[in-house]
Formats: sequence, C-alpha cells, structure tokens
Amino acid sequence: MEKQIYGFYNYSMTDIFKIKELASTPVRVLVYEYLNEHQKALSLKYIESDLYDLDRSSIFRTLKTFVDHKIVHTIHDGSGSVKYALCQEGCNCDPSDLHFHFYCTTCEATYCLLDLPVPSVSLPTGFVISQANMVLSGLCNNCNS
Amino acid sequence: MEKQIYGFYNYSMTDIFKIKELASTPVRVLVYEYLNEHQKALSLKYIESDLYDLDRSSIFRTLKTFVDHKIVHTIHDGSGSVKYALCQEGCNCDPSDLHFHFYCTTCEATYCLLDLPVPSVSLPTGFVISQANMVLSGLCNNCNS
DNA sequence: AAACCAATGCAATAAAGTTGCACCTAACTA
DNA sequence: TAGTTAGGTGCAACTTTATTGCATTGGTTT
Ligand SMILES: [Mn+2]
Ligand SMILES: [Mn+2]
Ligand SMILES: [Zn+2]
Ligand SMILES: [Zn+2]
Repeated sequence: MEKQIYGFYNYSMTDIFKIKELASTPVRVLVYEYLNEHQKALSLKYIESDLYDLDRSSIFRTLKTFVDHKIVHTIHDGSGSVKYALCQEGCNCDPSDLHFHFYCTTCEATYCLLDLPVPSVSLPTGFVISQANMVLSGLCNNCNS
Repeated sequence: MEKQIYGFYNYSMTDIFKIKELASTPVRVLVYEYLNEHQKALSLKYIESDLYDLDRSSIFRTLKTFVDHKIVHTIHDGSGSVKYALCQEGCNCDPSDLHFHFYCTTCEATYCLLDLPVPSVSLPTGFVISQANMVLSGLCNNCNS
C-alpha cells in the first residue's frame, strides 16, 4: 500500500509529497489519488462531483497548492473551466517540460499528449517565454466512430 | 472613407461584411473598427470599457456573430477571459489557418504571432483535430526591460 | 497541557459569460 | 405609402466558475 507505484512517477505518493516538500493531508491524498486514477486532465467541478464529501474550496486550494509545488499543471482548453493533470516525474513545468493537450468537444475530456512536447519557437525580439498552453481540439478516439 | 483599407484585409470593412454575408450594423461597425485599430486580441471587458456607450450583451453577441462568420477568432490565454482578434484575409479558422499567440503576464496583452503557424502534429489513432489554441506566455517586448 | 500553525469547511462574494424579453429600426410587402 | 416582418439592440436578470473571509479542527511543538 505505502509502497504502491503512483501514476507517472516511480515514487509512491508519500514520496512525492516529501520530494515536493508538501505535508500529506487527507484532502491532498484523496485528490492526488483521484487524479492519478483518471490519468486525464479534470476540472474542479468534475473532481468535486466525485469526491462529494470534500468541500469545493478545499479541493480548489489543494489543486492550487499542487500547482505551486509543481505536482499538477493546468490546461485552459476553452471548455470554460480549468483542467488539472498530474505532472510527470522530473517535470518543472517549464515550456520544455510541457506537452500538447487534446480537448474532445463531444465528451469534453482533455488528454495529455505526453509524446507531443511543446516545440521551441523563435519569438520576436524581446519576448521571453515562461509558460505554454497548447490545446488541440476536435474528436477523440472514443467519440470518433 | 468607404474605400479605406481595413486591418489584415485588402478589403474595406463594408466589403468584408458582404463577403462574410453579414449585415452592417452600428454595433458591428464600431466593434470591428475597434478591433482593427488595436491589432491585438482583446477581451469583452476591455472592449466594453472603451465602447462604453454600447451594451455588454450587444458587444458579446456581435463578437459571437463575428466568430460564427469567421471574422474573428478566439484565444483562451489563461487570463480568465476570452480574447478576440480579427482574422486575416482568407482565414477559415482551420488549424492550418491559425497561429501561435503570446500572452504577457505583466501587461496582460495578447498578441497574434502571425508568422508562427500551428504545426501539423501527428495525433494518436482516432483523434480528429478541428481547432487549435496555442498560447505561449511570459514577458512581452514592452514589459521586458 | 498549552500554544501554535496549517488545513479544512462553510458561506459569502467576485468575475465572466449568457439569456429572456421588450423595444427599435430598417428592409420588405401589399 | 402604410403596414408587416425580421433581425439588432439595450436592459436586467441569471448561471457558472473562480475566489476569499473567517471560524473551526487537528496534529505538532514547546
Ligand atoms: Mn498535460
Ligand atoms: Mn490570433
Ligand atoms: Zn471524446
Ligand atoms: Zn507586456
């Protein structure tokens, strides 16, 4: 149980919290495990509806904390609500760590396209990049038939 | 006046409305000219604050109509509000027509990087792309000094 | 045990987006 | 031309999402 392998990481959840210098708390454990089970980018509303015994603001602040500690990254897919997904091992949330996402306009799922890294682009003079939000949208494989 | 060259187009605004099969109305004219003057992606709130004699919902519906008629495209830059920018001549709002954007986290301006087209990526089997929202963020040339 | 501090739940609020409806206006019809 | 119609606009209400204040809880430190 304690040594179970979690998500994208070769570490247990407990180890990850230690590495990211974050106290392990009931809400954090539940939210982390929930994200880990789904392996997709999920909205606060979606998480809240499943973890209904937790308060929305607690989940919200937990996600914010996860973002601050680079345990999850956010995706703005145009659906109207922010999606959250677990980072991969070694992710520092720099553009070079990030990847494209795919938003299905039918089932509204948002996927991390882990094997599609953000390309390094040459920006106009004076522009300095620190973040990236790459979203393709259309039909996912489940909805395309 | 009537023959003035507007924005990205080699056509007058009146011509564009005809091409896009859209009636020319007072609000549409003002919103179009406003977007055209700024050559940037702007939020509803921002437009509203300048065109203060127009109603928010009228501007909102006008922008929606412009999007439907492919006169403007939307950008979700993570700022919390949708940005709108004029399309270029010949734009059909397909991914191949679209380009990267840059959101400055300091001045909150969103730029169309017209010379950075969306690359064609190979998606997993079964995924069909229809839209793209590419946003880099950081410091713009004005704020970087 | 007392003090402390972060986490949590609850409730209120802010911010953005959206809609119903009445009125207006300009184009069309008779 | 007068009447009719359809779409555009303004106003106000409302929905959804995001965010914050504050009191309470619960574990850790002194
Ligand atoms: Mn991702
Ligand atoms: Mn653009
Ligand atoms: Zn789908
Ligand atoms: Zn700037």
